[in-house]
Amino acid sequence: METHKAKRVTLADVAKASGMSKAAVSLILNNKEGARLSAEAKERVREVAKELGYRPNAAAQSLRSGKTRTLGFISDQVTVTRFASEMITGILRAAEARDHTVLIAETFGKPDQIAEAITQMTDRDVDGLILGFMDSRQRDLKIPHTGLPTVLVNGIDDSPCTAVLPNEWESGAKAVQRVIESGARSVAVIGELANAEKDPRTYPSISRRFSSLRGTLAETKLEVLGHWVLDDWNPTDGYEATTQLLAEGHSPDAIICANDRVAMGVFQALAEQGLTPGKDLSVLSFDDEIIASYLRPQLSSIRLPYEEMGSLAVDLLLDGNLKPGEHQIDMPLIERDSMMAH
Amino acid sequence: METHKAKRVTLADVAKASGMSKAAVSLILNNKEGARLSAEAKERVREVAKELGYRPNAAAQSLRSGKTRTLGFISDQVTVTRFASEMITGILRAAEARDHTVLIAETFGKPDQIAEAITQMTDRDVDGLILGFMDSRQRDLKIPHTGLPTVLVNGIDDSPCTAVLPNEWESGAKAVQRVIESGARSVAVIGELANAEKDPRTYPSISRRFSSLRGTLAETKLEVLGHWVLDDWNPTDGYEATTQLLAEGHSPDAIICANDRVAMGVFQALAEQGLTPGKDLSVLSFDDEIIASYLRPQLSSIRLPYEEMGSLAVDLLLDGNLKPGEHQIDMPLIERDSMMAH
DNA sequence: GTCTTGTGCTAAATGGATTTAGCACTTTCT
DNA sequence: AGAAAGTGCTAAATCCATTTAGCACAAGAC
Repeated sequence: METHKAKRVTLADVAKASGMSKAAVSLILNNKEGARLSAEAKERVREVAKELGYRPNAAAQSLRSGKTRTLGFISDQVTVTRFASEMITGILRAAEARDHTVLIAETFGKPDQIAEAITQMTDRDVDGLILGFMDSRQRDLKIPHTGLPTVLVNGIDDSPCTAVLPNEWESGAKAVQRVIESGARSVAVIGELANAEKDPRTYPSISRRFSSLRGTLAETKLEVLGHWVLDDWNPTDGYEATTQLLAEGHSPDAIICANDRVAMGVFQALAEQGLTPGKDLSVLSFDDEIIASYLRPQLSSIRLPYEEMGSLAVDLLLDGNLKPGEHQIDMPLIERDSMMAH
Repeated sequence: METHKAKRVTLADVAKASGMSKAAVSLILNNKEGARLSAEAKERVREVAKELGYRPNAAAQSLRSGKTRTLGFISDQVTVTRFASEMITGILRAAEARDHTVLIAETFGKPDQIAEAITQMTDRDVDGLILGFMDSRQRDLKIPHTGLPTVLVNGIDDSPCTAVLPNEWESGAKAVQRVIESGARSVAVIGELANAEKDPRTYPSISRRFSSLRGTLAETKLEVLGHWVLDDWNPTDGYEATTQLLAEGHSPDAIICANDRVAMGVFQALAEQGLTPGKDLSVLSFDDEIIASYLRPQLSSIRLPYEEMGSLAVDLLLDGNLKPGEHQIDMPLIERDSMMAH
């Protein structure tokens, strides 16, 4: 079946085999409305094209049209969390649905590599650019101005641009709401970052999460037993904060954790005191990383909707819907077993 | 500074501005050895090119050369684990070092989408293809035969092909060796998959890990207290197996876990019995997922070297080093706190 | 002074698809 | 019958970089 020299079938081949001109074949295969061609010719050409397995040469098409049907995705770190993966998934899903492919590059966490990555993308003439930031502490994006349609995901910039962000304003309110529904009267909040509020541009997601939490909490009758500011959000931090909280004699009905890693440490500390989340008290967290479902009991968490954010970015790009501004995506509460039923 | 209509600078523009022909400019900018051109002309052209910010049009280059300097990466699931992310990182690092970009596609776990993804890639005329399998249970790859240079990562196929795999033969031996060094006299193994050995093609990595473990163990004086076959490798499975093991009155000096998720469950069960890994007994695991460092104490684990695997795949592809066969990459033991010192 | 060799450079072809202008022919209108 | 309108199709230009064949001139050889 294989020909000796595997040469690709071109438009010219189809033209020759069907006895038509290249122009006619192109017109037909692209379903051009204006073209006047006989039904018979159309059928024949389509048949021959299929038979020969004709596929247009993408390079030739882009050269002519200036379009590549390719989107560029640049991320600051693909490695560490589930987030980048989910964002890629969302991007891939949306792009595929609209017959586009995705070129990726990464800055490996070094801000000065953004320019280099963007050059790669403009060299390949992508039709649009998605800049994804996993590390919400990134500052000074220094996004070089390209003429390209660009969407920022999970980041903001000084220059006016289109951005997709999780709806953190709502997430804090949602958490408090759920805590109240659990019947709690007292609550501890573990994990606010020390400098988040000072520099909201650097921590857009985080600072909103806590502004919202704090604001909503103030309007309720809940007793706030502790509001722990941490330098970092690792299990150890959650463990130590909780251990100290309990050692001070507090016994909150609910604990709200900054993220799932903190929650993991909280679980460990609670376990040491014989306390079981979902039975003796409620624990609620943010992010919904994979570990949320690994914990025992499984952790209820307000999810960072990275996949949806990726998809939306693609849609905005391809719809040319790029007015500067923010698009916020709802953060769903994933119910598991760490909240009291009430 | 910006021109009104942002039109890209072409070779012709550089030629006109420098008073040379397109041919000369091309020759100069590509450092063609054979070309006889005055040093003065070379300098002038390069200067003008830089000044104008000339960047070659990739589409035109590929059209002419048939090369795209682009690699395709198709993965079966990017979402779930850290593995795909690390593989992408490895691929990106190696590709960037050799001035290539990477196009990604995903099958979303559906094997029949491989063909579609490959079509996307051949349409874009990638220079090589990397097929990455995260889900080691994938069977019946049904890789359509393309003329493209292809490397399989973490998967094997019936047809002869170039594959990159973790060195699981060695990993089992390494684990046993480490357990012996910890001074253990008895060991439990938790987590062999029920059907792995029956279908090594479906579980290449896994079946080797356990063949090796079992073989090495048989040659030692270690007492094997339990060898738990599980249907799945989640924390719950590890928890239940361990609880049962202890309930039966065993008290192993060491536990080898199939992966880190199992180890997490093992930790939970041990904690309930007041047993601390690294102090009362040794726990060793495989994969080195992110949770390994979240556990308390931190888990020692034999790492799946996905980043290196990705890099190697790129190098093989670009070196044209594609003899059918397997390339195995060493799995390093990441020492943390869960093993006894001896 | 012709012949060779060398030097510096360019015209033109090439790759594959798209699109515009327009040719040749038939049908309809007056 | 002659003009106008309609139908089916194609030639050629275009996008941009690369590469081959070869032109025009200068310097050295005999």
